[in-house]
Amino acid sequence: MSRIASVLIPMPLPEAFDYAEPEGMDLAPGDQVAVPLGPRLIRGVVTGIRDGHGGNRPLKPVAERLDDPPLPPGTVEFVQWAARYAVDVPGQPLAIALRGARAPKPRPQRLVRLTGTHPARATPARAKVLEAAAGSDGLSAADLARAAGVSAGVVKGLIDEGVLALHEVVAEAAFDPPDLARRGSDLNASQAAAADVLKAMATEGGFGVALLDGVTGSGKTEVYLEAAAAALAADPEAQVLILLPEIALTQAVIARVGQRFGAAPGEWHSDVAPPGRRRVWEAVAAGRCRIVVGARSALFLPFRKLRLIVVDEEHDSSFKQEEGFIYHARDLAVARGKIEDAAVILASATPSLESLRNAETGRYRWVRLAGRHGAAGLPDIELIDLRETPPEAGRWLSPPLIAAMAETYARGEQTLLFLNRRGYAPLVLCKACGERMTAPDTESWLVEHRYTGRLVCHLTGFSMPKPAACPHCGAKDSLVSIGPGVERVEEEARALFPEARIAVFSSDTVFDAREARRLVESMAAGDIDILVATQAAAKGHNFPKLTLVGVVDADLGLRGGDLRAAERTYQLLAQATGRAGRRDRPGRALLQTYAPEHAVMQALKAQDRDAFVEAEMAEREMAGLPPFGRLAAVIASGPDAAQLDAFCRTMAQAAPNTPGVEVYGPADAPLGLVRGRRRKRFLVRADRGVDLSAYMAAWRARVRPPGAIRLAIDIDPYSFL
DNA sequence: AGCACGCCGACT
DNA sequence: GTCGGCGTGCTC
Repeated sequence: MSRIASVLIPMPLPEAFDYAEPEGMDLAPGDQVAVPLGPRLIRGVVTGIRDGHGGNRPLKPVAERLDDPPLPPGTVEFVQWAARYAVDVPGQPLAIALRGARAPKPRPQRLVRLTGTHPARATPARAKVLEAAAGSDGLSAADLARAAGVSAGVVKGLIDEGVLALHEVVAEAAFDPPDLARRGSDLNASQAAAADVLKAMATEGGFGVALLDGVTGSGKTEVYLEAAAAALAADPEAQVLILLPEIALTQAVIARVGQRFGAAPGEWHSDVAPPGRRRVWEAVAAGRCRIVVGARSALFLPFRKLRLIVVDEEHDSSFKQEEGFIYHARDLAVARGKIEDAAVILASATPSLESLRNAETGRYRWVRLAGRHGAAGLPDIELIDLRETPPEAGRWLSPPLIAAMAETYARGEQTLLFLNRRGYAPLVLCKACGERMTAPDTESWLVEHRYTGRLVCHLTGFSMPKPAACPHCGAKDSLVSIGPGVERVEEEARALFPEARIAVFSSDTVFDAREARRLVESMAAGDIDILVATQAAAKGHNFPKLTLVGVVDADLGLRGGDLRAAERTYQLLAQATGRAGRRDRPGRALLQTYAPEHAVMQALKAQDRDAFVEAEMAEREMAGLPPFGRLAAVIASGPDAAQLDAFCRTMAQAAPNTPGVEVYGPADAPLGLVRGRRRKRFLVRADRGVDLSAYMAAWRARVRPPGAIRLAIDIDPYSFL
């Protein structure tokens, strides 16, 4: 009986394709194969085997079974689950899961070794080389020359003569096993109690989710590392995944994980070059790499025996992938945990309302940490009412904040000025004609960057030199910069404190992990007096001399007015103000606001998270919004406005009628024009308990968008642009 | 994602 | 008259 293999291909195809299994290939689900697709061969993964033959349609045969590790069953199942959840084709998540497998192999090293033959002519230099080579187990030619203290020519001569031979070695990534005999940090009573609960979850086996909830500085990391240690100790094959939102934090935590287990964890984030990814991917698939610290896509690695997933800073919106395959890593982590029968720990000082709700209703174990760990009390938080004490015209720092900075500086302590806005000014307009500078074919404003002298679109990446004259009316020197970004606040701080050492921390000044570490170290060492930072620096670092945090524009996040504006602002500012005062020094945080009476500002000032959460939950419940209901968005985009409008009308007609589901739209998306494509949005609200993915898939199946129109479905949207 | 097929502008 | 622009559609 011949067999048919279903092969999933990492491309936007609607389903797995069937191929004939050649005699004797003996395929199994998870195998990586090469299959013909149109004129070329392509990598795919076998998802199923069944008896049969092509029937009326002759099937092409699988070309080859690849010599790469198969995807474990849990990974294949997760990929398929994720596609269904996100209402996307399975090839999309598969492409993420195979990214490490498709990366180029690490380049083999060419090492020299002795062949055993003796040189025809012995010289002192040659003797030194032979001695060095005998005492090593493989060096590159350059390293051997250096070790022997001779020139490279001597080594080359010996190679040419056949005394030394070159051989290629692919360095296998070490991924030393964790040293489980190591003791963790000393835990206080609250941490120890939390650790006991989590250790039990992580070792008992079986799926379960815990919300590890504790203020900044309460020592969450130590606690979840104990749970990780317990999981690794309970089973010699167990693997642990720690998901983190950003590289700035990743570096700090990677070091801590390395210290805790005496072995560097596998790293998986955008700074890891493709060959490094390949090594991690293969080591994870082989079970050699037992601890992975990574960004959201690490969730798609081929774990053999995943026992614990930690999502640190679980509320962080960077876990939401907004482009391509749209997913939220926190939600998918829970799903993967369920598939793998693993424990999941969601950790945060300011948990998402979704997770808090799940904890309140008992779906998640709610594990709370008390107080700050071995540290001073929480910072003193004050609101600065900008209506009463405004900055000077064209300035952004108010007199009370400047006074506090001066005091802090005089005491030799550090200030963090927080403004979640990159660049110099968010808007450039012509004072002659009123023209706002935007990217071509895009509605979003161009942001002025003074370091580079360019205007940059943060949405599309477009940039251009700042023109001397208005491109619209031609007026010279008429372009004015409106509003502040971190660069402009830095300029103002320099003018106020010319002697102070001032630095900017944003993704423009800190573009890789090394640079981030350098800046964090010099801040920790006290070499910086004033740090002006975006959210890139809002979290995860301990700066002992940082005693003042000034939030330049506390209202910034509230202006968008979307569903999560208040929640996000609370989380971000609680994180930012939590930076002030650790160790023995009391901290102070000043929030500049035009709306001091706003519930978010009042909650921050009172440091009363529960009151904020309660008020916000009540509002969401009234409106049936998350976490009491669910949302999905559809973005339709196309080059032709009339065609797009017509399609959106038929799409609206096609929306299935289902109790508990309401469809709103189509409306122009807030950014109605991006890269020359018009964009329209639908918003779907559903009661909890409605299978929203199924609803969206059914709707999607009822329409056939013309080729030029693209549909993106976003389950549980975070961005409303 | 590629790659091919298919209808409208500037060239030897 | 053609070479070629990339819009549209298909790949088991």
